[in-house]
Amino acid sequence: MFLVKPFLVIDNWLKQLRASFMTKKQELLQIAQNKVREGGYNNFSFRELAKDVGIKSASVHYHFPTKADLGAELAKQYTDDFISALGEPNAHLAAGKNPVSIYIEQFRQALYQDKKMCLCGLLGAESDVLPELVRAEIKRFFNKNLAWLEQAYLSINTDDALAAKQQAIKTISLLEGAMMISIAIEDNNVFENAAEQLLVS
Amino acid sequence: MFLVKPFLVIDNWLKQLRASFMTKKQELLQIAQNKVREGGYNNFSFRELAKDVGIKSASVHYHFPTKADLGAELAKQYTDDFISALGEPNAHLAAGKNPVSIYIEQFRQALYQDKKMCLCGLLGAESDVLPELVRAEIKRFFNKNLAWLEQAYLSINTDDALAAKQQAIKTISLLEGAMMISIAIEDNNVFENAAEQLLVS
DNA sequence: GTCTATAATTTGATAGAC
DNA sequence: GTCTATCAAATTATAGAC
Repeated sequence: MFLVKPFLVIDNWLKQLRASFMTKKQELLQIAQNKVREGGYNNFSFRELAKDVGIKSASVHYHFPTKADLGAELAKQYTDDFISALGEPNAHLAAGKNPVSIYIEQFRQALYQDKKMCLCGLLGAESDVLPELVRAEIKRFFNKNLAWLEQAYLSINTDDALAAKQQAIKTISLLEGAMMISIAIEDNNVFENAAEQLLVS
Repeated sequence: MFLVKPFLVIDNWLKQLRASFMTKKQELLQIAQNKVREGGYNNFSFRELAKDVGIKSASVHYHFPTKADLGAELAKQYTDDFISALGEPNAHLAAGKNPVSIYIEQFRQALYQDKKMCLCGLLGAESDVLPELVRAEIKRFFNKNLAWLEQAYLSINTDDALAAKQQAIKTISLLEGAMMISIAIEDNNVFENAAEQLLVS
């Protein structure tokens, strides 16, 4: 039996490992994140999530009253984690590292490790049809990112606040776009190529 | 009655005008395009489309056997129209115009006139969960666009084929990303700012 | 927190008449 | 080409028991 379905065994083992470190709510958010990053807001249902963590869909509503609530918490957590993982631009500079490289690396990991789109990138594109709660969190993601990059460029490049703002816009736009196209044509060279150009200019 | 519901009157007038110039199939594709560009592949149903053009959903299946068929034709038509509207890079150059400016203008119109995301940008981001037929068309969109831009940069800038390829990647990535973020944070200045930086470098 | 049961709606798709 | 009628499945959400 062990030799017949090894993948299932490993899968269950991973599932149990995850379960032992996360609350049910966190598990639900984790699974939802993967699904949304693959196919957008409509690419998950309460029933699917429930099945994946081993409960019933009615129980999911205990943790998240509506789908909009789940979506908003999803985007909020993604934003907080993303910004938190970036650290402080000045700290990187003090450690002799280019904060822009750090920023690029964050995107690279999302694309290579998770092999998925940026959650807020995908949701941002379909912003028009999302519940207001979710849309607000997406906006926060981009404003936070722009502020971080602006500070990064101010610290390394120039005292020109306008130029820093422009560089911030260029950097995040290029990375989100390149990520999207890399996924679309299944060629990560697009991302690498775009990233490279951010560091030479 | 005319004064009570003027919007409905205008709406019906527009609907009839459109109907007189388009086949039912074209009408369906047009409406589907708008819905997909707002919220992705799952943001339209056969019933919705049918209602909007005044037929029944069963009749939509006459024009498009499955949703995947409709999606594929949608992406194909979008790609063909987009590339066709671009014209030839060399022709623009011969007319004293920068082909890259022409390219940017195409994106600007999509964002300003339609106030919607690029169809293939949005679908590209959710590529992983799309039917194979649709995914193939999305790939074609980006490969066609990269080829156009590559030729454009070769004609104006350099004889270095590698450099032209890099510039092409940078341009389309930046425009798609900036478009997405402009929609997400509801501020077209992001797009304008990004576009500006494509022409100064 | 999780369950059963269920409501109300929507979805993609088909069969067959006109 | 378009219709009626219908299906099987999926969706978000709620009520109430344990």
